[in-house]
Amino acid sequence: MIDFSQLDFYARIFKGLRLEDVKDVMGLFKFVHLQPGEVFLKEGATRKYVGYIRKGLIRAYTINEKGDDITFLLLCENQIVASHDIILLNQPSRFCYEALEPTEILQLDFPLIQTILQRNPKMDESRKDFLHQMLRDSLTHLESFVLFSPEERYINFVKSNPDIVNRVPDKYIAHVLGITPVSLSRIRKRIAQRKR
Amino acid sequence: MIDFSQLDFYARIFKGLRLEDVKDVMGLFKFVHLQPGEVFLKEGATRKYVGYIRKGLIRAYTINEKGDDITFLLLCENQIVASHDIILLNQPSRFCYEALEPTEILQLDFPLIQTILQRNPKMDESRKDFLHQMLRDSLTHLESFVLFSPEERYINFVKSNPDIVNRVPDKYIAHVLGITPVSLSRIRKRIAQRKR
DNA sequence: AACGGTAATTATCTTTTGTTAATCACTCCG
DNA sequence: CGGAGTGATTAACAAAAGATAATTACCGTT
Repeated sequence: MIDFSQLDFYARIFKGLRLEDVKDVMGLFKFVHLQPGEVFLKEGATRKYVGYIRKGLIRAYTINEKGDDITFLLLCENQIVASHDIILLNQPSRFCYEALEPTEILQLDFPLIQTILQRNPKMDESRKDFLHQMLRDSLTHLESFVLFSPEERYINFVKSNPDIVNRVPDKYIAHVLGITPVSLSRIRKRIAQRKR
Repeated sequence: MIDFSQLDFYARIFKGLRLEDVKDVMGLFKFVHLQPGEVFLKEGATRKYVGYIRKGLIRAYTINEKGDDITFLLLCENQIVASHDIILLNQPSRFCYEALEPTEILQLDFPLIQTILQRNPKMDESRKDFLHQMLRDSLTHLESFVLFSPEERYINFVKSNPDIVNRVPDKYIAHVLGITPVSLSRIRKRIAQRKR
């Protein structure tokens, strides 16, 4: 029995993938289902897994030397979840990637599909697109730290991610913006007062 | 007359490039020499140039609505200089990329070499490496904003970029760290006092 | 309805940063 | 030698953020 929604999904991710390659490709991927609180990658992990979030929301966090839980990234639908420690820095992940919602991830073993990607020009194109997307997100985020104040960052964040704002606790958003939850609460208050 | 140092340079950048392809490839690239103050890309530019810095140092900056000159990035040897606005966001560059030292850049027209890159698996590998490098730098920088205080960011920056610190004015470094030059000066003073 | 757990807000105080302007240090150039 | 220009430091004040703790709000469970 063919799962059309799944086929459709592959077609969208790997634009131009030929029908005869679908069988090979599907065997290399795995759908992972996570409940809130379950983790995709835990701290210290070294396996080169890369995931594409089909549904749900992932929080990347670390516990710093003071013992505080600091959220580094919030990732949701159509975004790539991967440990940059493992993939880009060749070291155990300092971050833990946990689901905040029921989450469905297309998981792939990075070194395993490496050759397949290169053999398949169209798929390598998709890989390039994902890298571009991640670099774009990362630079835009970085830009906000250099160009804007915490308050401006929050306003921009709400504007750019209206959905996420209503899906996760403010305390996680605060750390992503580089401030404390207490400070974010004050910022929200200031904005609200100014609106009247 | 063959310029061996140039060949060597190409070989290093495009690992695995076949000798018979060198001729084609070299025609697509151009060495650009910039004096301090000269710009690689100016604000408003739309041409999809990508550069590989062989020697020198580039500062990416923008003038914000208050009229302040804000440095976003400092790029030097073996790094890629490209406008993420133009390449990743398909919009005119909001940033200006100027040389702070006599700088030598290998410039390529991105759309033009696109097909060559894809046809040449090994070169596409280099492209992937560069994207990884940029993503790595970007995420590491981003991380420092989420995990560390301005003072810690400065200490880390000096540790990771001892060379750059002595090559550019502090005021540029301050903005890259997301603070004002005045604040950086105070941070430096605090650190110096603590050392005694 | 009472309880426990968690998130958000508020309060208080300390520390740091932003802002603006003045001063100091240094270099280049006439 | 002197002056212009630039970058770094310092000063003084206002504004914002961090830290800690108390309070409030909300939710699901019993």
